[in-house]
Amino acid sequence: MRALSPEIEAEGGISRPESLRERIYLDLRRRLQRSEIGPDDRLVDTEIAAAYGASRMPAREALMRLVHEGYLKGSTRGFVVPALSLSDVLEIFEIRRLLEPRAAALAARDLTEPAAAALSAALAEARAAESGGDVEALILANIAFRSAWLGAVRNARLAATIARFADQVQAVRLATLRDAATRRVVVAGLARLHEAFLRRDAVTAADRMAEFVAQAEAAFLALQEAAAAGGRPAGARGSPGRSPRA
Amino acid sequence: MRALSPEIEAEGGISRPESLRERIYLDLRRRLQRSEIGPDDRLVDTEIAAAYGASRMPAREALMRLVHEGYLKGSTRGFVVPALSLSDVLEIFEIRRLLEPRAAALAARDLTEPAAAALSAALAEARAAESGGDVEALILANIAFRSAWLGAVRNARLAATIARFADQVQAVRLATLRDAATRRVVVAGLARLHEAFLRRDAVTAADRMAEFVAQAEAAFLALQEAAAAGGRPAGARGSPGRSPRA
DNA sequence: CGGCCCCGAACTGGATACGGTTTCCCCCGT
DNA sequence: ACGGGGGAAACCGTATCCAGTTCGGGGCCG
Repeated sequence: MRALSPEIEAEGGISRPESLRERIYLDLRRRLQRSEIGPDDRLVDTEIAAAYGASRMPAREALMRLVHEGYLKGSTRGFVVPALSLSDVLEIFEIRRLLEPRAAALAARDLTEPAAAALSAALAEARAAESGGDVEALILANIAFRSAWLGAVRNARLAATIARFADQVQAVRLATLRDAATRRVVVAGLARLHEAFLRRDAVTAADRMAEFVAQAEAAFLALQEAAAAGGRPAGARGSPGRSPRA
Repeated sequence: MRALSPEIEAEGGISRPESLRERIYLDLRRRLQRSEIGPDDRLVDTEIAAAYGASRMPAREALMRLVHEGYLKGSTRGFVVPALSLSDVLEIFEIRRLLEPRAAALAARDLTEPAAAALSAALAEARAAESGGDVEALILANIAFRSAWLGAVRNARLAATIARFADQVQAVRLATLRDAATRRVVVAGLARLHEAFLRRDAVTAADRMAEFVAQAEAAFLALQEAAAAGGRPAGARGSPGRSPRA
C-alpha cells in the first residue's frame, strides 16, 4: 500500500506530500472548513488511520493538532466538532475585529497580480452562487476569497491566526447564509472589499474589512436572537436543544 | 530514573497529572519560556522520553505540539529552538501591537482582587530584580506580571494567543534586558501598567500597553542595530555569529 | 599532504502489537 | 418502567521494529 500517492507533483504546487500526518491534517481541516464533518460525526483515531491507510500515530497527531487549533474537541468517546456557545463565537469575533482590518490593509498594499486574479475569480463565483441561491457554493467562494487576500499578507503568522479563527466560526457562518438577505449583504461586502483591494487602497480595505466582520457578527447575533424568540432553532448550531438530525 | 516527578500534588492545586504528554509539554514549555533551553540544545525524542520515564509517543507529541505552536523547530537532527530572524520578530510584534492593548483594556475592566494582588507582587519582584541587576529574576517577574493580567482577560482565546506570541520573543526579550537602561524602562512601564490596572482604567491601560509593546520592540530594534554596527553580536540571538543562512 | 567520497551513526517518521483504564451505552433484572 | 451492572468502545501508553534521510568522520585516491 505504498502506491497511494494520489496527486503528487500536480500543476498547482499545492498538495505537497510532506508527511502522512500533514496530509491527514490538511485533508481533515479542509473537510472541517467546508462543514463536511458535522457535530454528529465522531472521529476516531483508528478509523481515520484506516481511512488513510496509515497507523494510529499520524492520525492521532493530526487529530490532536486540530484539537489544539480549536477545530475539534477531544472527548472520551471520539473527537467531535465543538458546539460553539454564544460567548465562544463572541470571543472569536472580538479577535477577528482586532486582526482582520489591519491584515486587509497589508494585503491591499502588497497585493500581487495572481492574488488579484484569484480574488476576482472568487468574487465571480460568489456572485454566481448568490444569484443561484447556492449556499454551498457561496461558502466555497467565501473561503476562496479569504484565502486569496490572506495569501497576500506577508505576515504569515498573522494570516495563519486569522484563518484559524475564521475557520472556527465557519459552521456559524454557514447557518447565517441560509438567509437570502444575509447572502446579499455578504456578496455586497465582498464586492466592496474586492474593489478596495484592486485599487490597492489599504485604508479603505481596512475600513471595509472592519465593516465586513461587523456584519458577519451582526448576522450571527440576529440569527441567535431569532432562534431564541421563535420556537424553531432554524439551523443555529449555537444552542440546539435536542438533535435536529438532518 | 523514574523518580524524577518534580512537583506532583504540590500545594498549588495546579500541576494536574492529566496525561503524560501534557506533563511533558507543560514542563518543556515552562523551560522554554524561561530560556532554560537555548538554541544550542538539541531535543531528541528518545532522550526526552527517557528523562520523563515515558516512551517515545508522548514525548514526540509534546515536541510536535511545541513545534506547531512556534516554540521549537523540527529538523532532521533533533528539535531545536528556532533562531528568529528580524522579520520573524517584527511579525510577532505586529500581532502583539494589535492584540495586547485591547486585552489590557479588558483585563483592567474585569480585574479581580486576587489578580490585582498577583500583579502587585510581580511588580515588587520586578523592582527588586531591577535594583539588584538580576536579569533572570526580572524575566521571571515579567512573565508573572503578564500571566497575572492575562489571567484577568475573560476572552480565553485572546489571552492564549497573546501568551503564545509573547513567549516566542522571550529569548529576544532576555537579550534586550541585558542593558541596564532597558531594564529601567521596562520596570517603569510595568509600574505604569500596574497603576492603570489597579485603577480599573481600561482606556489608560490600553494606551500604556500599546506604549509598553512599542518600547519592547524599540529595544529590540536598537539592539539589532547595535549588533549590526559593532562587530560583536553581544548576545543577541536574532543574528547568530556565523551562518546567517536565512 | 590535501581533497573528495562513501559509509555508518543518529534521528525522524511510521507501523504494529499489546495492555491498562475510563466511560458510555445497552440490556437485563427486579 | 427504572436503575444498576457488564461489556464494548476508545483513549492513553509501552515496546519494538523498519525505512528513509542527513551529517560527519575516516579512509582512499590523486
